[in-house]
Amino acid sequence: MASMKGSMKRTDAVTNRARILQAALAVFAERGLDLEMNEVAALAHLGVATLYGHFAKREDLLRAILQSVIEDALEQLRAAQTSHPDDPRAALLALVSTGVHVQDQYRPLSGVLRDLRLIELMDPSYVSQVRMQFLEIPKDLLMQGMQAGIFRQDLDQNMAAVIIMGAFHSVMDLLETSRSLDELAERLAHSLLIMLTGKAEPETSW
Amino acid sequence: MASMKGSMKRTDAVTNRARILQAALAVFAERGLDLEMNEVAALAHLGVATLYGHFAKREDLLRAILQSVIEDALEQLRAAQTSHPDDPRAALLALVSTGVHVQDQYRPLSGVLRDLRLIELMDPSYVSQVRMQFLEIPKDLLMQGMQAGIFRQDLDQNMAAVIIMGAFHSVMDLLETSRSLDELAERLAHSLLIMLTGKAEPETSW
Amino acid sequence: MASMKGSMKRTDAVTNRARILQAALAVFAERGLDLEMNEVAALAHLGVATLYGHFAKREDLLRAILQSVIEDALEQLRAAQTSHPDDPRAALLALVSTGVHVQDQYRPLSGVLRDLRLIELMDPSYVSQVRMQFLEIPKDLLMQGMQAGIFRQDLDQNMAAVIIMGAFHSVMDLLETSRSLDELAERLAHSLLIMLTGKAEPETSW
Amino acid sequence: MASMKGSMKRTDAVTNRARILQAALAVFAERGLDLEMNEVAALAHLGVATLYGHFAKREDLLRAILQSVIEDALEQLRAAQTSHPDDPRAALLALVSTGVHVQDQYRPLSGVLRDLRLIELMDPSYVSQVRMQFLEIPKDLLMQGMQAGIFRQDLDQNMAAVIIMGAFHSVMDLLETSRSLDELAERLAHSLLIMLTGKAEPETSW
DNA sequence: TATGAATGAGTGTTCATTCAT
DNA sequence: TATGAATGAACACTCATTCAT
Repeated sequence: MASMKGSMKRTDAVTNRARILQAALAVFAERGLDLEMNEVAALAHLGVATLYGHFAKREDLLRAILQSVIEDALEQLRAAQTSHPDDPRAALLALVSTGVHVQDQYRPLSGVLRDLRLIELMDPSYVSQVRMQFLEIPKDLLMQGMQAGIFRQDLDQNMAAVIIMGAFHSVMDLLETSRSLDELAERLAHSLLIMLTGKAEPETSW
Repeated sequence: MASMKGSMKRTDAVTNRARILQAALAVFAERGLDLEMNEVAALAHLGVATLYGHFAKREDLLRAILQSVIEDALEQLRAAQTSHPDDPRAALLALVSTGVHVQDQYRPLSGVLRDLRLIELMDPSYVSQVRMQFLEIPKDLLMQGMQAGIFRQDLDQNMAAVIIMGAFHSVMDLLETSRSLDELAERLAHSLLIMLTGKAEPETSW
Repeated sequence: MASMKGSMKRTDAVTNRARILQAALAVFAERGLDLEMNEVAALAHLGVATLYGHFAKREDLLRAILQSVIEDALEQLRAAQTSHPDDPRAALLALVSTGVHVQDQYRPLSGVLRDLRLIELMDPSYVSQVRMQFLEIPKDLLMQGMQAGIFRQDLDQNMAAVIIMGAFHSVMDLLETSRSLDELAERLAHSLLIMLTGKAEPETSW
Repeated sequence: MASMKGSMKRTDAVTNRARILQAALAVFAERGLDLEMNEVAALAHLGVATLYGHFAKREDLLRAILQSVIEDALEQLRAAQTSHPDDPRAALLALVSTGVHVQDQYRPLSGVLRDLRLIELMDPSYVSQVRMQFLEIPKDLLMQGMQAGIFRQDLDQNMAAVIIMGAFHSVMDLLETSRSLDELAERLAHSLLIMLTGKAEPETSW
């Protein structure tokens, strides 16, 4: 065991911090806020104390993970939303696809963002700000689509945004009924499109 | 100390089981699967060992709570959905209102239903069956509405159901922007109605 | 191991609390403030968690021990000091003997009372109050002896008290040179008597 | 970071050893035997590993500190005691003043010299030898004073020495009642003088 | 049956010590 | 040689579970 580790020792501290975060992310993806330091350390092939060299308290690591997850999720979603500035339909498709993948990647995230323990970790105002940032993404999309005359004009953007984001969460329940995440996303996007445009969409093949 | 409690002791085991479940439910509503036996016992004004008289393992209590929560949630939602058999619009309004209240009442539920620990507690097939049962409710509503010609005909019922259920979860993010849960529900119902019917709805006062 | 303990299990909580304190006292007598919970538990033949049932934090146990030690020490010394109300010489002898035995019994005490960690445990005002209570004992003795005309009249009672108490601490260095604690005490008492009375004392046999 | 320190690096190992000891002394003055290597290193503006270059084990550093403290204390006390070879009164005053200052400077010392952990660090014979060396100092003073006919003739030198040394330790309890360490020392010296000479001393101004 | 004290396995955290640079 | 990141053994503390009453 010592020899196994010996070969990859004394990697740069920066590298190790990344390793820790990467491992922590993997554990978080399974355990959420119940993540254990031991498990992270083991997964990172590092001693426990090494974790504490980078994150003084378990809570600090949790905070770091959460920020990382949140930032990554926001970025992915924003990128998708802005990927087709002139085509709201395509943008929605991209957003939904990304939303579903983010949901799959960070399964506990949507629950954690509503967990009471979160406000013991993060500033409450930060939490609600984050929630709003998530909502802003579909809202921006809606705004563009409505201005472009593609989405119906009588949408309550806040509610529509909530409906879109909520769908990412719940649609995972149908994963078993689809061949893949991507097919699921496509079906969801299609349905959302119908509901947002108010018109029938060109048929696809399911 | 025994005398103090004596008055309310020797109540039927049935009563105590109910007391335990009631207390456990309250704790579950705050802590979710992280509920502690001590806390439940304290809230039930019972000794810890008494809990173990009724539930041999913590997991058994968790299972019982989950079943209770799930059954209650399903019943509430079903009751709402069937409350207006001839008026899909009213039924949707009732469903959304109930959905939002259930979400508020059992906050951790939607996260828990996607928690990996759940399959260590319950039969995996039971879990996916439960998810389907939840989805059946809006699906039934959709079916009725579509047959009645009120909802648009081109809806993918599964997807629309997922969209509705997901909205219950996400809409809580907007609680701060509403005066009350009920107003929130109304706004959400209105938006869903627009999207499901494909037509503008008669204006309400916001 | 289970059977060994089984016979003496379920002793009353009161008994166990006493057992814990007794064990903790023994450990304190060796390790002072560095006492370890494991060691106390082992010595008390109890599980660690049992300790925490009686003392929520290690610091609480430390506080309890300190109070117990201090009270006991004060009581022993006071009892000695008041044991011969009409004979200051005999009272001094008793006080010195007791002082030396207390010193031996609670070796770390005199160091602990000057340890900076103490003020993280106890109210600083309590600590200085305790110090004064210790000094009051020889001071009372001095007062009586001076009023009785047996001790010299030009003593600074505070300083003389400090000198007496300090001697208890330092005289342990001479333990190797004496046959017993009692002989040591006698020799010390004799010397103090000479110095406090200003006269030669009737010879004893060394 | 290396460049910042670079200016004062590559100083002789001798210099660094001194830096470490100086820092360790400061930490010892606050924490006694509980001193932490990290804290010493930080105070010395050196890396931890550098400490281990000079002291292979924490215990070695502790030993070095103890020796240093003990030597320094002994030297200071001896210097005071021999400062007035022809005037035992003045010598006592000097000794007391120094004793009190040493006590203040190395607060944990008197406790440490009676700590059981000490014999895990030092040769037990060394420890008792040290204790005797401390006692020799007031003993020498007493001998001179008795030979000079200034101190009373019926003193047990060992006991008187113990009384003097013990007073240094205990008198710190009265620090709050004095304006300064020096005033405290003067008052103590006065009292000791009275008791050792058997006569009243010329009044001083308190 | 009901109880709460007792328990040990486990979890977070610290610290002396090592090691690659 | 000097360094600070890395480490595991050790320690405080928690919690599901048991047991004597």
